[in-house]
Amino acid sequence: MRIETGRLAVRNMEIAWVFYQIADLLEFKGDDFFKIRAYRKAARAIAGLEESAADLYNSGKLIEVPGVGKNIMAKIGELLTSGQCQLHERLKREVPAGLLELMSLPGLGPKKIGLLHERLGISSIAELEEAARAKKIRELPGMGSRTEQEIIRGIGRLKRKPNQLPLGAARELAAGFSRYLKQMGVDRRVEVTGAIRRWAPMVDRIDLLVVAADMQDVQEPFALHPDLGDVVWREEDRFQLASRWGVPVEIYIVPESEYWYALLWSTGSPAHYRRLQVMAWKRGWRLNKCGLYPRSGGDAAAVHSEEEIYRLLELQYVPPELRENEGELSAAGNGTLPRLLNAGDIRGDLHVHTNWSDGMNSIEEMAQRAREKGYRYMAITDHSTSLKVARGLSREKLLMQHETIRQLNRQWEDFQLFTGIEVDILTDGRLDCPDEILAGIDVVVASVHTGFKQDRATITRRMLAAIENEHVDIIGHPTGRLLGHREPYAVDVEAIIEAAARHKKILEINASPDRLDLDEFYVRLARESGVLIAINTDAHDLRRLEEMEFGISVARRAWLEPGHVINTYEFDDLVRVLQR
DNA sequence: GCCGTTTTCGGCCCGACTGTTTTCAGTCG
Repeated sequence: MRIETGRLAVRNMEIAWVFYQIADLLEFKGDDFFKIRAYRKAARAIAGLEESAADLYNSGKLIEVPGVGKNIMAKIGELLTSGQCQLHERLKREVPAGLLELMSLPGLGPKKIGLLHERLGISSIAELEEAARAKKIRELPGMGSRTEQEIIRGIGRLKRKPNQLPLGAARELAAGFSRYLKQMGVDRRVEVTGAIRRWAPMVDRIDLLVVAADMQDVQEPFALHPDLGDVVWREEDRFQLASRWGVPVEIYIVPESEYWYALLWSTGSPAHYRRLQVMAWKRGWRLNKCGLYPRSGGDAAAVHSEEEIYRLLELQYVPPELRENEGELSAAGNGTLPRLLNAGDIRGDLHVHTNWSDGMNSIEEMAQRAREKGYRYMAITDHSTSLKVARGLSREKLLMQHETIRQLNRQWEDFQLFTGIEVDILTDGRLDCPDEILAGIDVVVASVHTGFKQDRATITRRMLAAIENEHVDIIGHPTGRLLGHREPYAVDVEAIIEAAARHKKILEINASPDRLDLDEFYVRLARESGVLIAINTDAHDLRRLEEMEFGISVARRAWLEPGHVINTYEFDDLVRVLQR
């Protein structure tokens, strides 16, 4: 059967989401480990596809995707035709709603939640909290007062966490809304603005600016969007809608003549904008979201870009990423804003995975894509032995891989692969690869993947030991945070930065929008301390090589110039830095 | 569930940590 791929087509992300949920539900039911893993693998594969799953299904190529077999293929077919999958629906019926939600609490897995449900009838977070506070949980086998305390603490953290979305998800949704508006016939200028336009790592609202004469033209199509709910409030020129993602969507409607002023205003940040208003006042203007007016009276200045507004105010143009009132307006007044790096400056990626460990694509495919992106070099850094979950490479396989890379390098004149490794910093601070092997590797990224709960002193000591190893080049995702999912491990980042400066080590900005690690604050500290940065995607498939832009945004928000970032360097200069 | 230069069945998955315990089950990455 041919699947129509129109406006209502099921998107790859939705298929992936269903498979992740099937995996969770099966896990909950204690189903076969390998089956569960197969669903997770399929979910990752679908999420990582560059083409629409529906198109691949139609052309019969879906079955060629690794991880997709006959069964998964049939379920994708079901989803594409009916929007549902029987197995998924059945599992949802069998597992009481609310139990999966409990899985988000640390320390609670299927077994314990099952026990809580069976013995205490708990099927929601509220019921769990009540039971914990009534000291009922400690009465169950295998659970004690510490479990109880941990549950109460976990629920507390969950409640304190405001509704926020990681930047990557927010950008995807916002882009979807823009496309949707255009598909719905709103053939107008639509701009994603607010915190997303400033590339803030977490956003609590999706802001869209639409040029339209009449608010009705815009509000009606949005009311039909499947992800959007009720109008939270509306004013003359804007309205806010609830979304199923927990963060509201706010839409501003402006006439064409006010577009640039509205864009400046809605981009914010509020603190930047207020400061800008004060500066405008001092220079004889009155600035608001409708225009820039001479204080002496008269019409708003007609402008055709944001740049023009800043120019009228005798300021350098301030890119959205810098508009956080962190001194950018003084710098813009003095003409001393940094020459921020941009995508065109990036010459390579120094941390990527392949199907030799837990990546989805071959070395050749990753290299080919890097070349298509115009990169000059890339380091293949698969996991080291001990990280079994990621199929870490044995010594022998690692050496084989490096031989393969050397062979591949012979075919290119304009591109070079570096041999590499993402070596685990073990719980005692040793590296998961002997020095004599590390010595022969071009790019050594050292990262923490275990012992996240160790205390601050221990983790810091581990990482310092890695920094002191002469063969280590880059410290990968230095704080281990997963935005919205996992807090950074307790590490003294200042001490890491100081040590990196002393030992001339590179710190990574991990560009994965799930991580953005180091964050911009520490990147600034690193820059102040003279520590060089590498912006790496840590890509596990071709698609995620495109996430470089998120890392670049962190660097820009931290005021970095190309000279601060080693993967903007020419090949020879980079080699010199790696060898120092 | 998927997969196959070990090919249609049998392998794929592992160690550390934690909180509860006297010998380990459950969770996590």
